[in-house]
Amino acid sequence: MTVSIKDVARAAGVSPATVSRALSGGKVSAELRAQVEDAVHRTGYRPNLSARRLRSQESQTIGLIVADICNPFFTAVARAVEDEAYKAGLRVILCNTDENPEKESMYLQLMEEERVTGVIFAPTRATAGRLGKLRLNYPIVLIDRADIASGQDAVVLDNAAAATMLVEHLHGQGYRHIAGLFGNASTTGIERHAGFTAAMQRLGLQPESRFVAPSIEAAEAEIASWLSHGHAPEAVVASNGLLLMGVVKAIRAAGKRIPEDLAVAGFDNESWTELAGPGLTVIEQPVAEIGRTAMHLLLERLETPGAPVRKVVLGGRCVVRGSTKAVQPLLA
Amino acid sequence: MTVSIKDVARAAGVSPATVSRALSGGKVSAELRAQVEDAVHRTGYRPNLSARRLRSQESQTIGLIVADICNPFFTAVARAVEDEAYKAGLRVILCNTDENPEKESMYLQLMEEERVTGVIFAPTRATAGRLGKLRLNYPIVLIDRADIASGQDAVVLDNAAAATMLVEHLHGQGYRHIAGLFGNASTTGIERHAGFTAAMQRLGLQPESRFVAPSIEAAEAEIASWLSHGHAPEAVVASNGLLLMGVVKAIRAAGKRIPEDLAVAGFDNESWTELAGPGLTVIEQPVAEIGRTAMHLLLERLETPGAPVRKVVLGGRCVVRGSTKAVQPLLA
DNA sequence: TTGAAAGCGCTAACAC
DNA sequence: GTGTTAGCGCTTTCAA
Repeated sequence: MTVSIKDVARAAGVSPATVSRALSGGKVSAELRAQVEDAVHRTGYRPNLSARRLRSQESQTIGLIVADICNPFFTAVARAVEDEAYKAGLRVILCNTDENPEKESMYLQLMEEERVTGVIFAPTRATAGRLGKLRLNYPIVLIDRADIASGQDAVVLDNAAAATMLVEHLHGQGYRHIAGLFGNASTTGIERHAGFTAAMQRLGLQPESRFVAPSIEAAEAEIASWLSHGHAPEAVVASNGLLLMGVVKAIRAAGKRIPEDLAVAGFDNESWTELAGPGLTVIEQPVAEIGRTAMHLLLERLETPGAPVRKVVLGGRCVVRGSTKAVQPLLA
Repeated sequence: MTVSIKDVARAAGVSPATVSRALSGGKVSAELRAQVEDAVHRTGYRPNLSARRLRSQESQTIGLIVADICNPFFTAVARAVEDEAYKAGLRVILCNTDENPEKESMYLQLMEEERVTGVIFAPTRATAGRLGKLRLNYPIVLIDRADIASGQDAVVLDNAAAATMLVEHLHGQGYRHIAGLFGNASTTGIERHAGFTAAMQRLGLQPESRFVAPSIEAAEAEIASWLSHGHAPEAVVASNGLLLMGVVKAIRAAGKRIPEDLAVAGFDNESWTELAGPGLTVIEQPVAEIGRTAMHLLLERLETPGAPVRKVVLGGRCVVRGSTKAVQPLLA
């Protein structure tokens, strides 16, 4: 039924090895190469990647495991990873964990069975911790989230510094009662919380923080509760794009205004943040750079397995928009 | 280095065949099964999927080829497809074409090399047309876009009816000068344009249409041009979520207001459409249903290769929001 | 039930 | 340069 390399060899009047060599750019005379190409065309031959991978013992494939590719942050990172992988002749298997540790385990195991050459991974806190014990048969580069001393290469944002930028900006605009909303599943939330808290204290302000599930709904419910109980702060900082959207939805649903009733700042410069309300003040992450760097770290790790573990920390940029406008003119 | 089924067999004191049977749920005595499981654990054995696929001649894998998974429409569809595939014990390889026919060809060929059992595909117009001639070694189910008589199973939205709903709603709100903005790469754009035009004519209105590349930027540039030349219509219909976002961005950038200066309606009920301006009136597609149906069509096609080609047409729902509010009170 | 042996389609070692 | 041969890791006859 299916046409194999033997069929092509027969059609071209050469040996299977010659076909293999011709197709993989090995040393073959121009004459035979032409015959092979012709035979490939005539027979409609398609190499069987499973056979090739089995025989050559290399999958030419990497795994990319993220929480949710639809999160624009991961989208952009994934895009950069794929571009770099493609240049290096590697295929990418994409996996979405939905921040679910069981799915993470499953995919980590699946990647072993696929015999991937390496994995780029944005783990939950639960998994990041036990990654060292897992003895996977491939190297991992962590992105976005990285436990202290996880023993893995990693590329992350300077989360504490970014949170500090947001707090200082809000403070500069005259806001004093500032609350923070953080995701409870990732180390990112922890780090941003730490930066937020430290910056608030440094400014002599009382930090107020909530950890919620990393979903629009969870953030929306939390803010709705603040608003309906009448104990909302003057400003809120959301630690990622999902939470930020939940915040905005809750404010709209309550019929309140940004920033008059509640100022808003957050992470991730997603395209809709420009369109919502008066525009949202956000931290823009160097997403493409994160993806590129992760891929490079992985390639270098593959070349030099014994090299010391490396962690690359990148800085964010604060994009100021209307959602943090000073409500009352400040006194000089 | 890597541990194979032979190593497990040796460790368990049985033959490789018994290990294989034990792992795939074949007939094995409880005693040996326990020994095998123990040996698997001790050796850290992971089955090699390439070898399994090669030997069994079935990949247990389907391909899902879409324009861009980050487009929320495809995101939701993909999610439903993956859920159904998972239930059926199938893996999903996801491919993004960016509406680029060359990438489509490449992925179509790659799917052959991966020996997938089937493919779910949202093709560009260019590729949809020549799909019949391609003689791929797997069945295809088309989603979202489907050429007349492409000879493939398909599940699509009733695009003409949906466009008609939008036109009639705008007309009912008092708008008369209505322009349409359509994607130029897919049959979807064509069908929505046809529905739009027919509905406008039926109402005795002059349809005005523009076809642009399916990107935020293209839509933004087009609308910006209308606005700056001062010949903007009263209302605009955008034929998908990307174009819709471009429209909103352009209106904001020009400092105009929705719907007072330009009313807006479009396709795809993405989460940001609720947040932008006064909320955007959109057609909501039954995204999960589309994905589920596509997967079912594919599974049935695999069971019954000779069955007649089927096309499932699903209806959309019009979600009315502030972007199409009647500006002046209508006379009775 | 279990084991021995063959072979999926391919590439790489070795001979010529 | 080219062909012959062996074997990657697995499943699946076929015997026992």
